[in-house]
Amino acid sequence: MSIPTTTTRQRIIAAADTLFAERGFAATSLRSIAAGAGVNLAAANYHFGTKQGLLSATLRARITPMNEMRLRALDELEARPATLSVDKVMDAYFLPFVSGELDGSLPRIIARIHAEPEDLIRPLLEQEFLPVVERFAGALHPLLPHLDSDELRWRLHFAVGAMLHLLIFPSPLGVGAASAAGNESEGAVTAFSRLQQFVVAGLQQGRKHSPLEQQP
Amino acid sequence: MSIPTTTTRQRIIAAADTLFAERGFAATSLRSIAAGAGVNLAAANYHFGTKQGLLSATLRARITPMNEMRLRALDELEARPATLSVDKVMDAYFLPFVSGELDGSLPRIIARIHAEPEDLIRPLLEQEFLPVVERFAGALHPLLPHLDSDELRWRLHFAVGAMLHLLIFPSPLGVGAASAAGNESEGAVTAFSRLQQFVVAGLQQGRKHSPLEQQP
DNA sequence: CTATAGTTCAAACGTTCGTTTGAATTTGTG
DNA sequence: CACAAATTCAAACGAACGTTTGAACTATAG
Repeated sequence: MSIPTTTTRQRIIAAADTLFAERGFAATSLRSIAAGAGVNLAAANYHFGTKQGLLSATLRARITPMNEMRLRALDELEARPATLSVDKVMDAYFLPFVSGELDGSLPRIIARIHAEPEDLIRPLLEQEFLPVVERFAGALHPLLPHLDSDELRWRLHFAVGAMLHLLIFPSPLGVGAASAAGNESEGAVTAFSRLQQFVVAGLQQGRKHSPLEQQP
Repeated sequence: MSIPTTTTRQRIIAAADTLFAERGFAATSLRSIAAGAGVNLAAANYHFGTKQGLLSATLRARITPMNEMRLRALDELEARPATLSVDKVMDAYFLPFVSGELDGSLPRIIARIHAEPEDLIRPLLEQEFLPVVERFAGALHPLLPHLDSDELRWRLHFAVGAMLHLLIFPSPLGVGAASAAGNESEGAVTAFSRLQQFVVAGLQQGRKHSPLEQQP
């Protein structure tokens, strides 16, 4: 009892990201976080300074391992260059959400921060994700030689958007929830398989971008 | 002075959706809305009952015209069946964001509501968007006969996600903002042109979905 | 004009918020 | 053990929140 299995810091972060994911940043009070973590209200300010500081710490605690998993998967792919493909690279990017290894509230946390007011979150977003995007763009570029650097990044942008939307809405409007009854994570796996095929087709599409002119 | 050009109701909605778009629902106070609209604080509660009621009214006031514009554009396309194509149908879906006709805060409003807590927004979302998705799915189905109904809706789901992401982030990480200096809306037009090509490729992709098996 | 319904207003209600305080307690170190 | 640093705690702070109230004002209709 004198040494709990988790530190106060960790328990606050765990409660915080669950609640941030559920209700958003502004709608989550420090009191509800403290209650959820089973700690005193003042502990949040003691360990993280302000509510904003807690948000930053919470996001980093979730995003960093996620992106490390992605980069590790990409490293392993590139160790066998003969088997490299756009499919596999995108699988590496989607991996954190189908492996089941990470925290369950990760999808919604990731999706939600992309909708928070820019000033709060944009710097952190750029700092955490830009290196990853650059790394994946570098891996995809030899596989998609017909795309210039900007076009590739635009298409990755769209691919990420499709992924984030899937994270918030696990099934489309008008389509019933999970496939096999009860098994929710299997539904997620096939959904990400569909997503992968969709974005790979978009990435590979051959026509060059020509503004103000639709193909006839 | 006795007859203002806009009613109190309209001024409140105008101020509300600007602020909701900028800061989100929970982070926007009725006081800041009243101040922005130049009306008394109590007017919001008088006209809309609660803050939640104001949110619903605000969203409907923006979403309904947007979706009517989409359906009108699709109607006009279908009046000339010979020229129907997946490209043109998706153009009709993206139209509200490239035509410049609607309110400037529309993109962010649309994008943000998709990240709000489900209980608040999901019913309204389904009520407003499901008929539109069904209509567009119906138009696309003859053009994509190799897709069954579910697969088509999944792919539309991803297309919408890519679009929403573009609405929040007008340019990808690592790519400078607008193309031609100053002209921001031209940048939006070419961005949506890129988006259209991306999602059309994803929609048209020919392989059937086969779970747990990547193509060799 | 008078009566009535609709609307605006300043003020206040009780609640909840993020943060601070200072004392109590626990932990680490010699 | 004794001392110091780190951490936890109950309590309180002022500020801001959504909502309500009742009077003042405006428009409409008989």
